[in-house]
Amino acid sequence: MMSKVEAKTNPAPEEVVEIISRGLASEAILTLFARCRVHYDGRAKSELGPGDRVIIIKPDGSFLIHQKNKREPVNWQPPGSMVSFSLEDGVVRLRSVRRKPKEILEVELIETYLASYFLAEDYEELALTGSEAEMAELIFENPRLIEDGFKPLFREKPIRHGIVDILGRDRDGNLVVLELKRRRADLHAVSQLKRYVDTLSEEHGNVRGILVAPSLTSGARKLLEAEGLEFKKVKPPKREEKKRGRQKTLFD
Amino acid sequence: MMSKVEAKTNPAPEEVVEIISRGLASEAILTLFARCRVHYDGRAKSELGPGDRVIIIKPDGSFLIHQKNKREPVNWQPPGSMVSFSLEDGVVRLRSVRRKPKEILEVELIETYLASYFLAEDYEELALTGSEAEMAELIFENPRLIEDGFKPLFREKPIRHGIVDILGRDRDGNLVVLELKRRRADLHAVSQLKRYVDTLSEEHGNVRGILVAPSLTSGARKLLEAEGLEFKKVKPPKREEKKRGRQKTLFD
DNA sequence: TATTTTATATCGTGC
DNA sequence: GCACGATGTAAAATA
Repeated sequence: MMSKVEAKTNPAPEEVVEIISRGLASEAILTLFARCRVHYDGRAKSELGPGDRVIIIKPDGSFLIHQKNKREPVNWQPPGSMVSFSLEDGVVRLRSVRRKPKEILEVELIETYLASYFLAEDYEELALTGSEAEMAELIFENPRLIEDGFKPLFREKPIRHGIVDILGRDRDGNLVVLELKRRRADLHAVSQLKRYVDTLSEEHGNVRGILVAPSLTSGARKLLEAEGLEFKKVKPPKREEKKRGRQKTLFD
Repeated sequence: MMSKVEAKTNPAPEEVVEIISRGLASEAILTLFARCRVHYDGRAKSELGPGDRVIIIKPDGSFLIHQKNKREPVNWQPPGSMVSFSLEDGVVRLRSVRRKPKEILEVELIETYLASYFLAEDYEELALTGSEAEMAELIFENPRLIEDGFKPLFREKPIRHGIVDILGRDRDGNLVVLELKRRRADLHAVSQLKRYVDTLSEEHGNVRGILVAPSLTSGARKLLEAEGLEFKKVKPPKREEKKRGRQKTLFD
């Protein structure tokens, strides 16, 4: 039986290949510390010269190459990519291919400082609160947060050019479009709202547009006023009872 | 002198703390394989129950918690965050704090399968080609790609509501706004272009708007036509001589 | 599969 | 620090 974790420091190329091979076969998370070169070609194309990086290959095909700074991997491949490897003249090469769009990632391991795998067991999903979806729920529960007499009618309503967050009517029966943003709203948010209002105005008279967000950028406020649109300050709620990620059980 | 890499499998809590301590002190990349719980509160709020994850803490404060699937970390903290740790009753806790916006990430290590650090040396930056910036260069070099007689005048030109990618004139002297997209353009891109055209139309007559991209979504094409805007097919070039990331040298 | 939109988006640039 | 827009954005929801 395989152990849950295996790690070899300063492994020989043959040992690197051995650990990669066992890790891939067993649906483990592979982690390498290595000096390497990276070549990528696909939607764009990049080269990365020799340096020390952390390489992670997940059982779903996700492939991450991390430098010592930043939250983002310097190179990567998304889930569903197919990984392979080779050992020639003492050099280990990793190759990950994504089918559509066609993208290839190649890593040349110059020197490997650590090769490891981790048979991770994880049945929990993230339970997150404070999302835009929860803002929408809040407004449906308490429409007065927008204004007295506001009646929400549709959520995620497709119209000709796009999908409206919330569509409703005000106390005078006017159609009202709400565009929700969980964070400070910018010019893009205003343009989006205007697109919805313009589209609906073609078939309905006097359509109001309200941007619902915790705050506005200076430019967004200017454009909003210039376009005759409105703003209502609402913060995304952090619920006590978090929306739970679906919990997988042994009986799934 | 510290070694470049250190890794201990199934370490005792005291050994975990020892490695974390040395790793943080030496600007190393810390990597843990552990069964853990995670709590996050900041722009949003989340809980993650017990499970096996890969935890990476970088010298710039970036903090990543990866499950066995997906390209994205399930929880994280961006660069600049401050990390601390504690050992109480045999339980190791990690805490990362971001100042603005105020965000706190806490990890409770239930069981640690591997604790490691990696003194990564890396002086290379990614050299990437095929970006929108290179599309813009291409158009300035060869304006006929847009149309005969097109004269590009400004790049990244601030106007009242936003920043135009390329502003120029056609052979008849009409103002022309180009909005560039390196990939298939969507509704959002059309709205952006329309905002620029609307803004400039207030002060200039007959402003043309051209969306420049390798392709359009069906919805984008419909909206573009409805708004009287134009499309020109251009793919981002992959240059032979890549734009090189600034190379740091010993003499920087 | 294609489209649309959100995101604890992150990141870079300019003011 | 804020504002603005790109990203090999990724991921989710939907048709």
